[in-house]
Amino acid sequence: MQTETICLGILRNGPATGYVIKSVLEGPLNQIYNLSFGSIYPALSKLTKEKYVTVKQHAQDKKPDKKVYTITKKGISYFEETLLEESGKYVRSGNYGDQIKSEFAMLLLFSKSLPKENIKLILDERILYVQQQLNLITYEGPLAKDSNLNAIRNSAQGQFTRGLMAEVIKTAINYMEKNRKKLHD
Amino acid sequence: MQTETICLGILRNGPATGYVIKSVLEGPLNQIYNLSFGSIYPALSKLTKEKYVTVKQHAQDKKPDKKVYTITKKGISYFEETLLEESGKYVRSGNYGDQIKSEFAMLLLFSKSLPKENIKLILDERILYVQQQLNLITYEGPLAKDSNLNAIRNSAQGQFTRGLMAEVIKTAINYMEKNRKKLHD
DNA sequence: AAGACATATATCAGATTGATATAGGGACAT
DNA sequence: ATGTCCCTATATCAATCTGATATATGTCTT
Repeated sequence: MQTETICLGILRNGPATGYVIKSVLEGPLNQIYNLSFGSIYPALSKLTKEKYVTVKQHAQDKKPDKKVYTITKKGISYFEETLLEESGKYVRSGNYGDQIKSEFAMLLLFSKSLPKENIKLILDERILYVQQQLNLITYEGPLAKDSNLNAIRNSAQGQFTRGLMAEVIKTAINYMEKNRKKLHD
Repeated sequence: MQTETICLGILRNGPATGYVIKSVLEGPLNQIYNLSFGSIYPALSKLTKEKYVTVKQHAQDKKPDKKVYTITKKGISYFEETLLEESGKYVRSGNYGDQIKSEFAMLLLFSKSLPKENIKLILDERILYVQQQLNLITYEGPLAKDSNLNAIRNSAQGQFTRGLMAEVIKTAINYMEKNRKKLHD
């Protein structure tokens, strides 16, 4: 999925800055997709040139300038067309998460070359880390500032997607706890 | 994880060509990591220069030349050191699969902008596709040629990792079947 | 006999990351 | 008080990676 499409999809839920778009991709909807500023900012510039979004510069008293982007009607049409056209190809990529680079799974696969005490430590850390991620995804408390993230999180689509991720993560934790002995006993 | 490390890890299980390394990353151990030829071939050249691997060119009668790479003792030491040094950072990246780019999850998240019939079709296709991936991972039949892939697949580490992926995929299928109505009814 | 597919290596434009730079504010410790 | 660290906020860039394409030949199917 193009960076431009992701940005438009997030802006569909309300105006946002590049910084906020990045934070949406790291908050409770985390574990799905990530983008660096190095691709978000150029994408927003391109979208502005093509009139799919408009910008308003907010010169803030004591903070750096904010550039708040808003999706245009043209942008909404373009977004909906693109999503429909490309939907087929997003289905066949990855099992539950595309473009897979699971360094952790590779580490497990290569763990024969690691001392057993280290394997134990690694699994302990991993289970803790994954549990934290689960908490992030299932967090239902207030989110403050960006209505954008709230809208995405509380929509039926957001609930479904978060539920899917949460179930998958729980399964992973249970599996690791039950079967870890096979790797280090 | 560096491409060089991945290559060394696969070569630890026996000599292989670049083509075979690519196929290992696409076979029954699929869904964990992937690399393009554009990064595998340069990595193998670099490893050769640094004497972590040796090459033997097999001029084949009627096929293009094969370059069979074998890991050296220096390569094994380097691999084990790297794995140990970097293991900590591989733990904290992604929930079950790092560097996440789940185009499918993004599509679900944005599916409010899609006609309901399309959402139904997408979920049908997705469930079918994911089921195929599950079959690939759980496949226990013969693999022919490359002992390399066999060795990885049948090791305790391979069994653990494949089991983890399989459980996670089954959970995803069940979840989608049970909850899909929330997206299109 | 044409077309699809598998083996096998290689290159490259375009896209992405991760680090770094810049800049001010607030929180907390020493 | 002064240092350190984190948050908001935009931006750039070298190094890396992908996806497409090129080249070459064999086999299997229709």
